Amino acid sequence: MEISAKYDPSQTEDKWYQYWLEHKFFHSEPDGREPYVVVIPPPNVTGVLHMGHMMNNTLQDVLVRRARMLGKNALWVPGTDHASIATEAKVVKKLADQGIRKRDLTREQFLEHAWDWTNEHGGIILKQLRRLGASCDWDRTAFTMDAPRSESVLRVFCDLYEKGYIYRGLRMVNWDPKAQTVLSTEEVVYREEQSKLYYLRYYVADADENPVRPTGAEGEVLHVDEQGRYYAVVATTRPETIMGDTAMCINPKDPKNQWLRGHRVVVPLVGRVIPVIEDRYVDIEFGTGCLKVTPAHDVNDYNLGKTHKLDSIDIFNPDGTISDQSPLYVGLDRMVVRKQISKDLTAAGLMEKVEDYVNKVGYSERNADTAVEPRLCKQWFLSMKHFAEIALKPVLEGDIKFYPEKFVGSYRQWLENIQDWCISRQLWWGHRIPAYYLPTEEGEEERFVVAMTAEEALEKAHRLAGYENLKAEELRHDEDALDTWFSSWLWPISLFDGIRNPDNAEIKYYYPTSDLVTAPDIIFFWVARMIMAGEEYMHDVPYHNVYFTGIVRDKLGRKMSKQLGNSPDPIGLIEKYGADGVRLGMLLCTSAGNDILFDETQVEQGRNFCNKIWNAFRLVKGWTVSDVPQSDACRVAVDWFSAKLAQTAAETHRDYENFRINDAVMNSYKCFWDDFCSWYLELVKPSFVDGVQQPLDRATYTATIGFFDALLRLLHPVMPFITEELWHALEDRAAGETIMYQPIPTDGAFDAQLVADFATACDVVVNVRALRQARNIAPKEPLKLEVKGSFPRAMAPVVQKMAFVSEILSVEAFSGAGEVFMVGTTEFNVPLDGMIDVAGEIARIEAEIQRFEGFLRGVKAKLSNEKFVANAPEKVVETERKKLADATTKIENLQARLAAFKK
RNA sequence: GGUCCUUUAGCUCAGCUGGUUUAGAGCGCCUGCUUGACAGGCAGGAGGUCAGCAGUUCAAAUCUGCUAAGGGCCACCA
Repeated sequence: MEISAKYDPSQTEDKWYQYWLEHKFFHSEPDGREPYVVVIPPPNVTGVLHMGHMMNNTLQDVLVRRARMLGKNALWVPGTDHASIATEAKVVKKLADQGIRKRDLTREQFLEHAWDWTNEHGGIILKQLRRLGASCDWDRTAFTMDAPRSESVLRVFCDLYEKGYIYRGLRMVNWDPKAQTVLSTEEVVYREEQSKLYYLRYYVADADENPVRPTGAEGEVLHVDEQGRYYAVVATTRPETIMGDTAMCINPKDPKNQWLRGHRVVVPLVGRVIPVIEDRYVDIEFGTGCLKVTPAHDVNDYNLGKTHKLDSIDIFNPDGTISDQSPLYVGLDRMVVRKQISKDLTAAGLMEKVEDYVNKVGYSERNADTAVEPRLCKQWFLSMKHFAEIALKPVLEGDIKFYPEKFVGSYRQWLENIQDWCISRQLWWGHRIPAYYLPTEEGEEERFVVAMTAEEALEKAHRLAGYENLKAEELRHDEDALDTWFSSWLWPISLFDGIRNPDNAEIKYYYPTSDLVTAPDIIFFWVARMIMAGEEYMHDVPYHNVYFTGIVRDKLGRKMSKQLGNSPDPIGLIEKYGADGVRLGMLLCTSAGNDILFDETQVEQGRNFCNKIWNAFRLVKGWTVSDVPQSDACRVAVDWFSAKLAQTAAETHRDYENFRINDAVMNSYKCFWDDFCSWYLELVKPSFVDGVQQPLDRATYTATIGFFDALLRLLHPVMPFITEELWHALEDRAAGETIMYQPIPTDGAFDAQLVADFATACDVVVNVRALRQARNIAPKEPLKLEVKGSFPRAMAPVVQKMAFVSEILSVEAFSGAGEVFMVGTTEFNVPLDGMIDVAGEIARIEAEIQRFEGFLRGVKAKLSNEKFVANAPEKVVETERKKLADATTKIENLQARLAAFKK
């Protein structure tokens, strides 16, 4: 059968993936083997695959496939995340496109739309992962909002409430006016922005709002206008919040503002009279040293407000427009008002000046175009002190290892300065908070019960004094949903039903999981919190190793983004280059924690490698075998390659164990391409005589098939499709067999001397080849080789075949003129009658001598240093002595040749 | 502001506990190659005072300090 000269992935990928699925090769059940478990970082249920997922999931698949081949019971659990904010936003937008407003829908109606959307778009990303070859146990596909996971979340909420870790509190929180929900501090990202610093006039007033005429003292800075009225100047980046001002604050130690002490000032435009308060919080150096205090809209101002018992005026509606609490601009958006009020202040003569200013503005991590607003509201919190303590220990003590280790530092820093976690969100798409409010009297503090169901809540309520006869409909279920991460943090436990059923066989077998592969940007959101949940509910770590990938960037180092259009379509790449090619290309440019600069040429390299493997297979399959005796070249080649393969297997095994995955991949890549193809196959390849290919002996053929088999196994975790295809094509396989469950080579024992001798022979070959090229001697013109000095004779067939050398003679002295080169201290001569460029040779030799003499000087300097000889370990001194002897020999050789030429 | 990291060939990066013939790889580049596997290939080659300075040491790309450039994370400076 004719085999195509090019590997065509489309002929193999789908076929084998179906085969794997049909035979349930990805499925795992607890058994007597050692488990190896990875849980997928669940992608957003309605998301689509991007390069980051490709990277991340390729790595996971490599780890899982390798574990399987090491004989472990490997399980990779897939699933998706409901991603409450992101998904709800998408649904809201889709409805808006249809002319439906969320607020016109009931919660139930909205959720119906959301589930429709989820069912329609959900899981596309998991389908895409199959194209990549991901060996997930699809039978176990989970969703953070499916029934078992949802129940687990509610149970944990109730439990943590019972334990006293969950509380409800009025706090200054981060409000996203677009999504109209609070966010946790972790969900706010700060961006530096070019903005303005506005200097506003706050006229000084007495109780009757009449102008005050203070007396200035030394160092005081008094502002006075044309009418002789005194005013203070306040610098602010947010003039639109002045309607919420309830005080002005100065530092009591600020000499230039002493004159304001005890006075009152008038809020510009608004006309409200507010007190001047004093607090050391105010930075004397900043602006004018006068701070406007808006307790409802700034965390620091809120704290000042508490200390100084100020009023708080909330001038914003939840959507970021001005509320009716403000006397001005009611209904306008805060950003519109900022522009307008600036004009109005200027027109009213209340704007002292405007300066350019760079400051940091918080945005929702999920929504880059709407600034987060600090807002005072009542929310649910998880008290974090206890969790920080239990999560820090395993990482510091090494029960969990981070790759790279540097992330331990930021992990620690975050935990040591942790804030309570705001876990409620004003969203419908998510796990509804299992709290039920009891009817209370006007002005009375809110009362609630926390329970798994409304029925249970009612029972609990009946046990409370005064609520014995409460009716079900009088209980008001909390409207809010939980933060998405409040379900993700249970993932390694809830996937095995460990919350509801802590003693079940699966959780006992699969927990703790083995390795986690994830991006460093969710170290706090997810990695840390899983450790907390694991310690709290399983009293054990959730995983032992965390491998942090970098961010995939383009080759210029820019983040991949839709706007830049620099993000390739992963499925398009797979179609163009094949999944194996894409996988290899990605892996070659990875190292833990470093960003990945993605370049399509890397994927091309992956594709080319597939082609190389494919063609090596074509070569081997094209051979005829007969009972001819094994040639010396073949025997040496087989012995050498089995050693080389063992060495590579040991090295890649070690690299994988240390999560040096790119090194492991590169090592196997080079073993196949350089060692196997360029040296081994070329060495054993039968020649053509009169256009007829000679047969190969059986021993070499069998060994070659064995090597090929081993190499395919070595490469399988990286390139699952082509290796499965060729493994089946290599030999007859029984029905239902797969390379997936063959052992991956890990052997360590090999003959190091043999490998070194072969390397010497290769060195000789390279020299002869270079000489041919330099002298324009055809590759097939046989040459003689003379050797003066030691040379591993067993390697003679290698040199003969690979360098096309007819004979290798050991000599005392070289015969006549020729080209001489050295490998180690051994000299080799290729006799070349009448082809020697004497002047050129002399120049070359002299340059060589100079180089070695320079080297020798360094070595001699070391050895003549008494301290070196006295202090350095004997082994090191010995090496230096050997260097000295070798270099001396080399120089002597060169000088002898030089003398011969000059004769 | 605090803290952590990075700087080695044109590019991306190894170099693990200081010592192994005066630094390695992949890609790119240059030169040569049309007939039995593969031009998505083969063979050969060029290219680096290891960011700078100072120190520790018998010995520094490797350890320490400072400087410079770049990056990450954290933090309430209006």
